[in-house]
Amino acid sequence: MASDLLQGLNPEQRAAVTLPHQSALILAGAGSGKTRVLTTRMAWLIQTGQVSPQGLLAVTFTNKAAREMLTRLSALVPINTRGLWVGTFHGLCNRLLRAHHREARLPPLFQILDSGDQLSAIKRVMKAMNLDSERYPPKNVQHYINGHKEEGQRPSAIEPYDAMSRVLHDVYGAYEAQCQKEGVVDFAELLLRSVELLQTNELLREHYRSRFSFVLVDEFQDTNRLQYVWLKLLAGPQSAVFAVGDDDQSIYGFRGAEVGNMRDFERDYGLKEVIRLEQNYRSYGNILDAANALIRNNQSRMGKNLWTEAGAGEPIRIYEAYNDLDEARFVVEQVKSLQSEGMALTDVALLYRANAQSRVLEHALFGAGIGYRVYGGLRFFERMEVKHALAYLRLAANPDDDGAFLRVVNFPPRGIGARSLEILQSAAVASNTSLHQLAVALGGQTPQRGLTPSGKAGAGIKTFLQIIERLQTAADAVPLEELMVVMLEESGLTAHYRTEREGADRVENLEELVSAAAGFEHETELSDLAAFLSHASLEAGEHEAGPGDDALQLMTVHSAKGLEFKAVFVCGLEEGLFPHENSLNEVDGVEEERRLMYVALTRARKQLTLTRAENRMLHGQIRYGMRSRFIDEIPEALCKFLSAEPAPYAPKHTERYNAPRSSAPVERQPEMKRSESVPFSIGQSVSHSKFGSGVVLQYEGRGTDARVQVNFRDAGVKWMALHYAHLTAF
DNA sequence: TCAGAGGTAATTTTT
DNA sequence: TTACCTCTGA
Repeated sequence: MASDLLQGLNPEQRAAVTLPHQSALILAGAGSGKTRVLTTRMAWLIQTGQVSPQGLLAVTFTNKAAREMLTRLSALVPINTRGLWVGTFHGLCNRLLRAHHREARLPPLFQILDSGDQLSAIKRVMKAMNLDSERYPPKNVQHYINGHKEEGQRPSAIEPYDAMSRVLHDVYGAYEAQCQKEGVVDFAELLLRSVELLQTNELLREHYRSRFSFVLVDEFQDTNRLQYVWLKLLAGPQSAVFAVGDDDQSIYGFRGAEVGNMRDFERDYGLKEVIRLEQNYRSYGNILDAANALIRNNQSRMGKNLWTEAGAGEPIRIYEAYNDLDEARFVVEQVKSLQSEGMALTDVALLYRANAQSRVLEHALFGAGIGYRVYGGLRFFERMEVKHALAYLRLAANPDDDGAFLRVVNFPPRGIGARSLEILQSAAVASNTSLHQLAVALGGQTPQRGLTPSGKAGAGIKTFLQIIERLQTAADAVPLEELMVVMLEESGLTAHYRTEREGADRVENLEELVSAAAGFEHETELSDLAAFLSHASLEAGEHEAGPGDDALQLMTVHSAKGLEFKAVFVCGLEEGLFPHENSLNEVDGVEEERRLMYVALTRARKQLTLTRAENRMLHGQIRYGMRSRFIDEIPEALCKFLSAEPAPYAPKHTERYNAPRSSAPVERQPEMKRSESVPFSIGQSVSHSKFGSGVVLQYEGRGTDARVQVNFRDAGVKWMALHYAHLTAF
């Protein structure tokens, strides 16, 4: 019964799920049952016969979210989820381009470059153009290229305005040509190529538009310009777009996300109403009140207020540590006490702004024997040995992939030196062929160019070509799993790592690749190599797991988005760190940091603890930061300060800042230099008539030349001449 | 061809 | 401080 689906939904959720065939924006607050609404809506549409599964298109950002959607959907309605158009933007683009590779001017087995592959491809282009990578850092070039692709701009659409942009523009052009020649596409290209395909091919566009009568989008606030254009192309006038998002949780502006897409969507689709999901099923009241109060400080919002039927719960706990070591010590102590109360470590998370902060925390946890797991390391398909193995496979599928060719032509070593490769590369450029084509044409001889290349290199290349040939044959003849075994054997990768002193882990990962292939065949019922390679590029796998079982969760606030924990610690709440100092100079920077803080707070179900350190080791130097403004933005009535003695009468935060320290042992003393010419000490709180309050970081010079560096709460880090600046100590 | 030196930069990240 | 990259010398 379709009405069973609506059981237990609140009125807003129900309204969203049962909306008629019209476009709508659902503002879904943290913990408001967003995924439930999304999946129930799909099930509802199918069960009420408004759409067949084929007429649905649902897009997410991560594979994890897509998987979850499919699992939950198939639990609600008995349908075969295979073949459903539910996936990530990139995954769906890949599917589209595979189906129409000819129209998209791509080879049938085009390969997908991940960011690392893209960067090496860019380096290769720049080397061929003889560009100085000091003057033009490849990372910047990558940013330039991806930025323009996300704006939908090809090189032909860009007007260079100075020498620098001329160079960038030219590299972009050359990079595109190289990718096209090699039959590879990067992530942004998947989107852009799809958009162009749909723009130019009216027949195709109309086909999909009439097919997808219902389009659903998850995390709409994270879409970039190109993704929005893509959506508009696929969702025609006959389609209803159901966009779910939360502008207050937009934390990916730095990688191109446009919250503005939400307003544009309202306008472009002439939306009559916005449905707000504000009832929260995750946290206790105090936590929500804190989050609501914090986010009210942002100017640009669509507006939303979370509430709960649960009680107020515990107050927000705040600890002001003396330094980072003390902060870690405190956290460990608290985690232990939670543990003794019977809380499982998996239910506790330590969140921080920057990965570097994990080191001190890890050290303390290790010392205390508390198991933990850090998110954010290398993922399976990003490991070097796995990338090498994949390069062999890529060559079997598409031998013109020069990137893959160069990666493994001499790995394991076959005596092919840099010199031989340089000759080969320039000859390939001259004859406008791929390295593989050229090598085949030369029959294993290295081209003669001035110096005579050794016969060893020639023999090595011959061996290499034979390996590729055997893998090509195997790819057509044997199942995926067996192909892996053949590849590891033929390439000599396993043998190579076996001889290495520290190669045991790598051998293990290579063996894991065999099971990954087996699992892939089993789960997807796909046995073709191209599909597996796409999978490897589009889904790099889980983040590295630490010691398994019951482990404390350590991660950045960014990676915590979408997750929830019974107890959450947010560490490093200092000006300069959170909000990060770099954000102070960015447009919308502090507001995005505040949204990040909002995400952090709303991860907690029962207990929320905020910590800061008055000074911490950063870049090898002791840095002093003031208490984060975000702590001050939480109403004091909701807070309980654990560090200092609470003053008997309404204490000001500034007073508390200098309040007596906890008696915790202090392992590291800050330098407290004093000099007769500079009346300030490092770490001292000062105030400035224009910039407000801050902390002295360091000083130099004496007399009228004396300068001090101050970390201001609102203005960031500044150097100022003491002679002119009027600083007062307090 | 590889190991060690030296220089430099140092948010956040999915695909 | 540390991690990563490039360069150099054996």
